[in-house]
Amino acid sequence: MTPTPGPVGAVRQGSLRELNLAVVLGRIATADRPPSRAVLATETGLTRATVSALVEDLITGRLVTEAEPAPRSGAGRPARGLVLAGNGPAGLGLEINVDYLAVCVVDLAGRVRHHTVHRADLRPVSPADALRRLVELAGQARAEAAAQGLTLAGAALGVPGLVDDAGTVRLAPNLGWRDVPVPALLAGLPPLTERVDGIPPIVVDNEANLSALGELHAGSGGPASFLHISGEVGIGAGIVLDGDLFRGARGWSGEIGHIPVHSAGRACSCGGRGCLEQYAGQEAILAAAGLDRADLPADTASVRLTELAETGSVDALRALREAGTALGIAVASVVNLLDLDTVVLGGGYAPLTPWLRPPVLDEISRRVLTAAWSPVTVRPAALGADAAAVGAAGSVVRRIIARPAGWLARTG
Amino acid sequence: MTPTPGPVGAVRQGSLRELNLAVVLGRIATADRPPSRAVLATETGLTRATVSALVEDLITGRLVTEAEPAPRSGAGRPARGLVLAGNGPAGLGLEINVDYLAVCVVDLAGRVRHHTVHRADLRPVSPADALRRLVELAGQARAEAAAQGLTLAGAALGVPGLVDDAGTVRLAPNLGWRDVPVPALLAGLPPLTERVDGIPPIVVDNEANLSALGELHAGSGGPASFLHISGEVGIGAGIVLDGDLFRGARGWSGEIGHIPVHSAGRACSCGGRGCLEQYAGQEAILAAAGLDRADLPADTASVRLTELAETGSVDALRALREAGTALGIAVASVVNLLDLDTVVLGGGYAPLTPWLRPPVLDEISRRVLTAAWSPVTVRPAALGADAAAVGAAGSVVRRIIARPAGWLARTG
DNA sequence: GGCTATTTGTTCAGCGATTGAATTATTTGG
DNA sequence: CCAAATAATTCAATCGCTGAACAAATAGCC
Repeated sequence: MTPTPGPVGAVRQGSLRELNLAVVLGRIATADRPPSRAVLATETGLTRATVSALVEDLITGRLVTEAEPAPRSGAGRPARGLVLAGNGPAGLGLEINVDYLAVCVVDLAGRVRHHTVHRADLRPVSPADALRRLVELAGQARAEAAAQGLTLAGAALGVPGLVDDAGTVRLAPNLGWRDVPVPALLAGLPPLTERVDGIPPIVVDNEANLSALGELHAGSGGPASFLHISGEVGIGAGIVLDGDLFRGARGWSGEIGHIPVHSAGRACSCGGRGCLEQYAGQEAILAAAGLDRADLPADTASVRLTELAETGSVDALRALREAGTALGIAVASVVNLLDLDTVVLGGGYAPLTPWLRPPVLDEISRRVLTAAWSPVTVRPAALGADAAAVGAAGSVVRRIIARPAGWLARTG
Repeated sequence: MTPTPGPVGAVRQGSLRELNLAVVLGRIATADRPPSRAVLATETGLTRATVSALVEDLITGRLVTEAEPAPRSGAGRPARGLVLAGNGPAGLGLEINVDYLAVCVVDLAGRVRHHTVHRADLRPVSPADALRRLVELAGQARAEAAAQGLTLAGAALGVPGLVDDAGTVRLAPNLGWRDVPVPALLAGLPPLTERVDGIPPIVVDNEANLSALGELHAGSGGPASFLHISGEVGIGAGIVLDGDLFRGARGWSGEIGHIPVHSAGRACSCGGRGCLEQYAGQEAILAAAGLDRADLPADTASVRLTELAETGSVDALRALREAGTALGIAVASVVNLLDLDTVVLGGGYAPLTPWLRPPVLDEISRRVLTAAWSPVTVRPAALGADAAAVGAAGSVVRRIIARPAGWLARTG
């Protein structure tokens, strides 16, 4: 992970253009229908003249294109709709997880233009070797992107663990990684993307954070606030506030798996007692449902559980209800604290939503003081298992849209 | 409470000036020693010429004055230090609580220039009457401020309850208020402050939020992230992220009192079980220490408790340890979720910090995964019981400093 | 004491980006 | 076919920042 761009300090004469380019591009990105220059002018308060000039820059920089079929009504010269370009910069998304590598390419508009998943047990593989394999896949993705007219402008990598500001994976328990300096390891390998001013070549971030960003990207586009919970072996959460990921003082926010739900309950590997993970983690649910994780491949666990629940297995239903209750207690804490109106169940939880939702809502309505006035929505994630990779690629795209000047300034 | 200013949309030609005025004034406000124009120029990246022009505007607008005794070293023309003016705009802070009304005036530099506390049991008093008394006190404060050369530019009111965007107190249980439209009630009374562009005449907000802001103001000034916990009859928290109060989707964040700490524990008035308030609220601590709240005036409760703890009362020490443990469990949840590095104990908790801190730190180090790498500081609040009123006044000052153009544009 | 180096703050012509009005382009409706 | 309406562009004017030159004020040195 990397420090966020941060609020603008002083506004120099030149920054003015940069800011307005970002404002106009941002409007085009979040609009639900292709806006015309005139609409952009009234929305932003800028003059039509200014908007025209800005849009021209964006078009020549391959960030925006004109969409001819613009819906009309009434008299007057027809507007030319503006949409994000499908042949400009794109983001490269990478993911290393316990049992697969994933690579994807997402264009400015958020469309997934390329996607590869390489299944393999990564636990016995050294970090250097895992990254080598990933770079190989990335090379193919880059060629594929070029064939589609896209330029990879930056990359982001999701890992299931804690990452510090320098991109070092401090701890990824399920992967067996500790203090892995990813940027240094990648430095010796072929570059993943073009060099673009203002876009770091590689950003390493927590998988749960990136999944939340992926969900944000998949949503309607406007600013949103929600809690995205990834239920895997561990339980991680990404907190999106007003359309931005909240990372905390050191980037280690969202460790919802170790929120205490039964303060004097089961001992947890973290040293605490009664952590959520002990009641709603994948292992706990499977054990309660009478399944042995060793019996089935890791990625089929939630599929199997869904089958059992659908056929009405008493054990499975009870296990899910208990897990949902524990989850609800933790979520109630979060909602009390942050006053969020949406909770997204992602990762392995997504297909289990029909069974998890009722007990979660139950606990929320019981424990959240303001629930009566402001209902909380609990819904499954829009993206599937590849949310982290898509979110990683999307984070690159977000960066370009937030500061298009860097891309426009590139030579060529 | 009111919607936060929000990020600038488009940057018009004129906004450029506004932004740079804010940048320069902000630097002056947060500097630890009076900066010179030259220092400001290098810090902000603006030219000395530009900074001079901006500073001139700020000085003629009575926001900044030159501090003659500027500390020097080396050769060269001596710099003239710039400090926030003590005779310009000021904020009016108001507080209505269960057993007192408070009014204070805070100037740009954060100094408290006037302070009145009016003790009275407010529970039997109607909201309209309470506000009438408050306006009377505010009138005196306004005269006092004028005598000191200050102009009241806006007011904020803290109440112990939930406030919606329109300033209506939806629920203040300990005050017995429900759906009280404060702005409408004040509309019939004499105005509290001058009318300044961009500053709402009255902002109503939760007491815990404002206390957190007060703490932020009392701190070193730089951006900070912390959790401020007000331990009163109820337990409220204010979350400060990067120097800004986090309010949540509807402004109802920080309801830490109803975080479940013992999921199947004591029933709470909110309908849940095992809420923090049941273990670390004022009533719970007093009861556990063998004190009856009815026996002593509300505001002396924590004083009495401190005495008992200092004399080594076994019951009191046990009560505080238990409360601290419960508090620690809740705080651990918050830190796991938000990765904050500082927890401030405010309100009634502040004097009890010596006894509460050990169990709180204990639970944090046990339950927070990242605690080993990133220690969490637990400290008492810098401000006392008047934190909310001071924070309220400070919130007005913050607003002026964040957007000085509004004040500068006023006629006169 | 006088000179130089050094740093601060101001003045002023120049420039870049936005502005606002006028102009051109393109369609609907009568 | 013409008038009304809306969209987009052109262009001189304007506003605020820039950069360099200049004036001001002090310390150190001979």
